[in-house]
Amino acid sequence: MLHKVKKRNLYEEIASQIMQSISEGYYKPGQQLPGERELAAQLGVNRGSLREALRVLEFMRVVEKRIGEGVFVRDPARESSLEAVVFRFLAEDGLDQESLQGVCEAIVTVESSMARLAARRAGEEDLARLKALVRQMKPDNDDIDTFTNLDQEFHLLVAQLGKSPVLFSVASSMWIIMKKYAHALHLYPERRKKCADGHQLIAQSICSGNEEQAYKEMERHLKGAFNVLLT
Amino acid sequence: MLHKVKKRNLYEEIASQIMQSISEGYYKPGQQLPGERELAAQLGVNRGSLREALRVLEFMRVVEKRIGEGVFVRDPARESSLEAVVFRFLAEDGLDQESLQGVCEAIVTVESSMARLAARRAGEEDLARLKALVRQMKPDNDDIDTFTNLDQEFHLLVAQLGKSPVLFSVASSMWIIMKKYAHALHLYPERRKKCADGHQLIAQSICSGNEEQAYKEMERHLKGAFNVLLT
DNA sequence: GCTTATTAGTGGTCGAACCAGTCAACCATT
DNA sequence: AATGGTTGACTGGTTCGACCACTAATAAGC
Repeated sequence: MLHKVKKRNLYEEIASQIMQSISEGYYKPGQQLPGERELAAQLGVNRGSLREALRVLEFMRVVEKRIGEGVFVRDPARESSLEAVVFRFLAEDGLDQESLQGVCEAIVTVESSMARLAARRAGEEDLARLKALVRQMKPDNDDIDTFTNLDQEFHLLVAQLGKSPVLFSVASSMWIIMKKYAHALHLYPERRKKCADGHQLIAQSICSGNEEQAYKEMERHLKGAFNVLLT
Repeated sequence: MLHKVKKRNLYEEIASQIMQSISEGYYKPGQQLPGERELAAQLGVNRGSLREALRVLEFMRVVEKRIGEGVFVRDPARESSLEAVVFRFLAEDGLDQESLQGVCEAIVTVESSMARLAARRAGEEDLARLKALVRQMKPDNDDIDTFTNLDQEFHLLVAQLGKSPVLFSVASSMWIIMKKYAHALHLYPERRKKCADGHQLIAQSICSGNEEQAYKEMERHLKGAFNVLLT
């Protein structure tokens, strides 16, 4: 199984370094960063590349630019955006246990809510797609990667059927991260079986329009799965 | 009450325009945008400024850059990030009714979940802060802006007490948007009274550690408030 | 002492050049 | 005809150097 070669952009490297410097405490909240010219020199890159990095960091609310004054560090705990977590994950090629736990918790919360919404809002066509996807899962025959992909597809579909674009975007971001860890969840056949059974129950709840049951089943399903990951 | 003059950066204007062109259907998902040089010329801006805009749009997953190929539009419904909604709001100085409804729904979902988590996890010190904040609200005396600020502070504090940084960042982004509309929620004294009462009940539930009650109270409180907004 | 210029530093913008990856057209070999 | 290599014209990526606009601290003038 070959993976696409990933090429790190310069701006990504820069943003990642600055972010890391902040989380290491080298730059503290409220503190001013060196000027763009000097910072670029320190990093050995051009100012334009640095500016792209700072622009994205500003967008993540990790940093605040004040024209005529400088660039200042914001409080990461209170201000930084959801995408900052995703970025940190993608840049550092993984997350620490604590952050991962936070992501899992978020998924449980959002995905369960989406299952409930899906039970309320999914139409006939939606339900047909859901059923088809559930039937497609073959816990005994599928290899791990195929199974993992179908698993993720299922959850994204449920999130989609909730028909709440804002919450869907949150779920979507979270699954981007989980993709990395999902493989480990399905190593053993009995886990795959359990997973497929869970999907079955969730799909049934959604199809029957039982909102609270859909919520509970999804919550149980995900908590069970993530327990494996967080030990 | 004076508001800060906001100066739009060039990159913001560019990103906003491109985003709008996409949502208007001028550029469709999968389609390739003009090259950076030409696009910059069309917009009458420097390539560097355009690149900052494109970088942020890429980060929002609104657009995909493929080196050596070009810039391509992604499917906004399926891919764009939560921050894209926030950006659209900030750039266009408001949201359409449908998007606003989505934001309200997301807040109800996340904030209710956070209230439940807060009931589970808040410590003594946290509860003291919560109580103090509730006591500070004077629905009869406060002017609208003061009351609105305290309202927002209360909800952000609840979100914080849930002690889930990932979900907090979501709530935080949503409240950035709601700040614009919150004023309208508190125009009438009876609404302010009702709002303050709601906070009282929520705080009590959290303090007593009653998770489900905290969830339900928060849900009821927010749904009631947003109903006013969505008619 | 207060106000007003000055000034140095900041981010914001610009323009031009070159590097590096991609693709399509073409050509030579097989 | 099919393959594989070469070329050239695109694409985004990066660099350099200059100037503008804004801000805050300082010096000059009253």
